[in-house]
Amino acid sequence: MTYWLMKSEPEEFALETLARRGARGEPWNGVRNYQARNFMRAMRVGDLALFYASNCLPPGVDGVMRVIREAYPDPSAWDPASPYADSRGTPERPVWDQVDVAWVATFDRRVDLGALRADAALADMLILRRGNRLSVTPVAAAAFRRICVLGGVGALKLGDSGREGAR
DNA sequence: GCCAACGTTGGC
DNA sequence: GCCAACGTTGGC
Repeated sequence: MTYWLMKSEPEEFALETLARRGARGEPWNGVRNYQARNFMRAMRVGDLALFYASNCLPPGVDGVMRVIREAYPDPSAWDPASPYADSRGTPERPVWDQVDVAWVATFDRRVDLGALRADAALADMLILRRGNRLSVTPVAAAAFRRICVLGGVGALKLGDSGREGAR
């Protein structure tokens, strides 16, 4: 299993909204960066991802999601009404992908950027690199677990939260 | 709102 | 293929 971090502006889409979707989950659409897209293509059903709230005060990790459907074309790319419309992608030749994610856990409180930076065990996180702007990044297993602990969600609770993804 | 850092575009 | 200009991201 691989662990991930995915950014969202909570005014656009908050973890709370994902929680209300329940098992149906939600497509993670609008990714328009090749590197981020390629990370999404590497995601497998059952992978866990941190939900990172960006462009808000304070930015930070709100909880955990699970990948419930692997990468498939993102139709918002060829929807002229979508803010993510991008002429590079067409239904015949899709360029951009989305995955479906479902809510797993919401932290007791947001693990904010300051807390992430203050923790030596997290120093290698891509998100903490200067100038980092990637909206989808892999996260080391140890860092993932550490952030869950900081958020008050232990491994047990994660394991209990739903069908554990086969691997 | 500012601005540094980055990815993308497009002229050459 | 270089690289300057531009648009976007996202913390502050």
